[in-house]
Amino acid sequence: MTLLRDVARYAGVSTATVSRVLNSPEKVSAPTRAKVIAAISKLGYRPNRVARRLSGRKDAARMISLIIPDIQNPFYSFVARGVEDVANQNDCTLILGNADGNASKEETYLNVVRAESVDGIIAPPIDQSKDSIVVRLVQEGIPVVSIDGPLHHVEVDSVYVDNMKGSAEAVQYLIQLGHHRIAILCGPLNYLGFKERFGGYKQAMAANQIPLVERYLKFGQSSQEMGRILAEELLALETPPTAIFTSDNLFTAGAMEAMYSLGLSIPNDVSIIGFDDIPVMRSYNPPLTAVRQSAYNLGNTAAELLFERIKHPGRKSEKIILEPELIVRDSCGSVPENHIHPINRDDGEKKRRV
Amino acid sequence: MTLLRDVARYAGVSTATVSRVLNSPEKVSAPTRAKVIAAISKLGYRPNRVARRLSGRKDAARMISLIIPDIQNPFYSFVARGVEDVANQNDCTLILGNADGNASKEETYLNVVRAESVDGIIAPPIDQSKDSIVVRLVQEGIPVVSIDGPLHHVEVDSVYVDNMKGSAEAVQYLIQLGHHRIAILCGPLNYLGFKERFGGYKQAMAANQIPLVERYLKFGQSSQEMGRILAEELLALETPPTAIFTSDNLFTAGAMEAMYSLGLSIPNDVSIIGFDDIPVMRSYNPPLTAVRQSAYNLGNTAAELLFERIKHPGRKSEKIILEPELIVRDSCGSVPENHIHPINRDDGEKKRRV
DNA sequence: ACTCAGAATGAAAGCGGTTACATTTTTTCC
DNA sequence: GGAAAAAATGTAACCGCTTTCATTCTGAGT
Repeated sequence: MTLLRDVARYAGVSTATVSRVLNSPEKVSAPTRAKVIAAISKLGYRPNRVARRLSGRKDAARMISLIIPDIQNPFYSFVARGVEDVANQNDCTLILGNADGNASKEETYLNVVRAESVDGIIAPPIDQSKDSIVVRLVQEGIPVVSIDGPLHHVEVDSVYVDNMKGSAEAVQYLIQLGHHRIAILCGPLNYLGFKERFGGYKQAMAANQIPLVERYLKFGQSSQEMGRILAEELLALETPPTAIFTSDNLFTAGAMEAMYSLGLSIPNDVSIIGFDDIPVMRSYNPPLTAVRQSAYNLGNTAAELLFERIKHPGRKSEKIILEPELIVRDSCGSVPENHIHPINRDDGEKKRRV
Repeated sequence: MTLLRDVARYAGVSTATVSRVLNSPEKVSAPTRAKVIAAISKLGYRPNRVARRLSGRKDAARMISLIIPDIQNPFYSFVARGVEDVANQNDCTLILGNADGNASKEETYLNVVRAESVDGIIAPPIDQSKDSIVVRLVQEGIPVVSIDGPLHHVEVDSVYVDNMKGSAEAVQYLIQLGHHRIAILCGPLNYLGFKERFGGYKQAMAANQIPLVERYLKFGQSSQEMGRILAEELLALETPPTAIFTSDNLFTAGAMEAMYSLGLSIPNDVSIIGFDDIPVMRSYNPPLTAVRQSAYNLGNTAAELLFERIKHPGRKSEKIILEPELIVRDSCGSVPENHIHPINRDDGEKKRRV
């Protein structure tokens, strides 16, 4: 490894000068600058980032961190890519942490990245309390942008999707198709995003004077497996729903699984609409109608906001709300007249996948 | 931020002593150790990782890097999670880089992480040449584990799936069902994994004396979009294939899309088998038959191998080959007698998604 | 030609830890 | 009890770079 001092020796200048051509070239005379640059390329010198970060220089850390629930969830892998691309453009490395929606794991992560003295952090506000670690970080002056929801008690940049609106639109769409028995498969309400999506559902139902039916409201940890289980429960009801709204892509996948295994045809037997449109939903049969929240965009925007803040620590914090978009494909239909659910037909035949 | 010297002052010892209780507690007498530990927890001290890394201590960097083609590809997001979990257990942060299968971008990344003096690197060998940067890193003594294929010209730990075997099995399965007109949708052959999967295809065909038909061999950059396009081309042929083998999950998704939009029924009209089983394939209609390569496992194993090497730099390098597994679901059927492809039926009716 | 401001450069002190080496304390053992 | 070995602790150098401050070099102004 060639060091800065090697370059200095080779170019016949002091280390300070080399450092200057690296950081503020205008302070070095043209001839010496040229000499140094030549030496750098001749020796293939690359500054050690660790040393750089340690030695202060507030904007040279070139490292940001992204904390997400789970990279295996396609939604977050798209967010991650959006962040990474911007980071990359800024010659910045990305530290990734999976917090599993677990506040203590998130805390651990945030402590670690603080110990890494990263330039900034992008994280969802799992813990909304006044003394959450995120809040502390902001107070310490570390640039933070919150995704997937706003953070209270403190001024912070944030970018998130209008969950309420998106899910209200989805449910409204179902209602317009004639559905009343609309079920929701929803993630845990202590997670803000899900709470809002549930809120949108309630709002649309209320706006159409459709009373909420307890047994059509299913909650559980977000996973494909759980989606399948909850959907199966729903579809096994005496009077099953005629449409299901799934609150994220994993639940959607699980519900699709359940429907196939019960031999139900979409949208003839049941309609399904999902929150969180991901590319693979075009491959479902039928292709899925879903509310799109551009995950890549979310990550991208968050990262840009973060770099803005890193460059201008004093700037006023900003909240960017991304509009969700209803992507209509083929998974929702009208309610059949005198709708009788096939799995409750007289012959009682139930198809099951073996 | 409390510093090590604050702790030292508070405990009434030197900084060296504090550092020792952190790094080699057995070298400190029990009473002082207790004092120091008390001070640490009292002051909430957390060592600065950057300083630690800079000051040498070869095993204290606690940072590894994962370079993958694209985190948006579910396969890699599972790999990433597998790596991250192990990293996390080792109190280690993970730097993520998306190289997009682009050798120069990969090189950039590798240079960056070297400049970060990470403990180790997990990366696929994009550039198989003798003087690729990966090879140089290994020669410099940086722990590297290669995933997704072996690296030549140098001794290095690696873990990868037996692509050849997996795809041969898949194709063999189709052949046993009676298929002869078997097409392959394959990623670029300069990428080792795809080359091997194509190899497996050829092997199975040859083993059954089925000649290769040029027009059933489709290649392209791996993406869902490309998968759809290539599958549409395939299915528009005069004599279309009766089965398609897709070489990764994106192609599989694209092919499913194409089949739906062409109004084809699976497996009655075409059979499809994929390489790369991911959870969402259970949600396809019909659920997909595919070769599973446990991506999470791959990441997990690679990370464990990496930490082994970090702890024992001298150990002999290891190659772990993961066995793929054929997961049979409902997307493959036998060839219809006198098979006529529906989109070439006399009535010429072609369903198209609008 | 002579000052003096301003530009260019260098010397050296950090950044926050680790560790080789020196020093002090304790233990061991005759 | 005292010398020697071992254990505990402290001092200070170092990791590789940045930056303040001092110093030297330029060139403008008179």
